[in-house]
Amino acid sequence: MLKLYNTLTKKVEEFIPIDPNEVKFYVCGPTVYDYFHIGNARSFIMADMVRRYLEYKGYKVKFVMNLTDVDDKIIKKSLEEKREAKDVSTDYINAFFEDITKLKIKKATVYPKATEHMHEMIDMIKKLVDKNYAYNIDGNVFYDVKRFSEYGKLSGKNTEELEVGARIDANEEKKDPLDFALWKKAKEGEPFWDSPWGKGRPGWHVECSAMSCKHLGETFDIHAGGNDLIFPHHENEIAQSEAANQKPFVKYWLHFGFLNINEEKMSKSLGNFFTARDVLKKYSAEAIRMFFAQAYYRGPLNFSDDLLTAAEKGLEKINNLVDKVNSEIKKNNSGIKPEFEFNSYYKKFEEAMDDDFNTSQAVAVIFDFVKDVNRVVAPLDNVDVSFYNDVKTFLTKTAENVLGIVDFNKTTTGDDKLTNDLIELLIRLRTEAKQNKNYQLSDSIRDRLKELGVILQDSKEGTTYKIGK
RNA sequence: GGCGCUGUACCCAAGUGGCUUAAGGGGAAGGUCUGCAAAACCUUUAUUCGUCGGUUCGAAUCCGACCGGCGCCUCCA
Repeated sequence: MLKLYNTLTKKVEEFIPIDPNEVKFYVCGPTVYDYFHIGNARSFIMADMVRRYLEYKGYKVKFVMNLTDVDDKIIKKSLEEKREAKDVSTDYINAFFEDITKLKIKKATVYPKATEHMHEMIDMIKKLVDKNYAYNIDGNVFYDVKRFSEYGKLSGKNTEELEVGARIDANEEKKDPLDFALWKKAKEGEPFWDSPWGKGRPGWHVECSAMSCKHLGETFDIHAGGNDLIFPHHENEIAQSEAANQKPFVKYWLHFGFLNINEEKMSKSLGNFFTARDVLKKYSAEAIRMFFAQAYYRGPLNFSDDLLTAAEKGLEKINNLVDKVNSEIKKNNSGIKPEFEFNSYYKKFEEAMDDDFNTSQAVAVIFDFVKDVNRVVAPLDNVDVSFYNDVKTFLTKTAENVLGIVDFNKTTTGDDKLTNDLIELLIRLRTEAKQNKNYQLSDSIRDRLKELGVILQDSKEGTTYKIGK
């Protein structure tokens, strides 16, 4: 039984999809005005793990992630760079797909773009205006927060206290400082679309309401995003969708904790961020995912090189077994098949993930599994290939398909045959040198190869190699 | 000021009333293997869970007070 923490009720609840045949899952995607940073990546990756686990459980998942391609920041960048907003967003959409592919994030079912849903957004705003939830002032349309009595139910804020709060910017045009823009009148030189209220563009919040409604329906199962979206973004989405459709908007709200640097939130505005693509230059997708998986998705997490390196080192332990399994399967030996309770590891893995996606616990189960496999195999000379097939199946289903921290197809040997053969030749020469007790030569071969990134590993069965980064 | 999260070993981090004499990873120490080394593998590493009280047969886990860290309340994953 899968349980998850619902921000709306502030409780851990049993997950029961509205339609038992298909889970409808929406995640707030990027505003494409820049590369996304490793903190954004945390949300994308954790949402990906949730989605993959739902699939592991046998659910069909319709996974929707929006691309915000009309926005103040995009316009600003396009003015700075003196080119079309469209070109800016197209470039960063392409970059976004490059990065998530490298991070081994599964593709969404749909990536709706704001610019391709003008009609739906205008329709929704019309509905809100008709129902008196919105008002038009000289081409700017605002949502009338006072009209929606449940405003604040997600974030636990009440409207009176919000108004007391000093930091709300009082827009001279709005009836109430809490009201937010549904349609913004176009200024000179800005991209615009025609609407019943004149030329302009939609506000950010209405985008997610309109697009999720189109692709997932008026009520759907899971809506996820970073903690900072709870207010006002998700609160506003609820206000819009529920007022327009007169139906509950989302059943389960999932929010991800921040990635911090020196105990401080990583963010574009603070300037203390690393882009995902820069981090990927130094660490593998598996290491990055491992780092995130080792912490609970809702809590804060500190980012540093040391912590990434620690995750990477831990991963090596699992990868050593992956390499061994791959080579044993290639050898296809028959022999003893050791007793091993695979089922108990599946069960423990599922218990961990069922408990509000306790990936940290799930990773611990993987480590225990690896340790126990090594222990069982250590004293045996001849292990049957069927055992390694079972090991591979377990790791594929859990570590590879759900967590994405392992890749059985990643080769640690040379990509092409010539490289392979040349290294094998050097290994043979070194072995001969060793047999002749010419250790000076054998060590020199080992050291020179290491300088080239080829690491030799001696063992009872002979010397193997792997190509480091 | 309001709302929410959080304080567990040298570091990261699960656990939230008895199944735990507190998972897992990194680091450190010892061992097996080795010509040496590396890698690999094995073993060890918190009588204690921010502090002080309370509830209970029993608490890291519940309650209260206090101390500290963070986030949201403005665009932000």
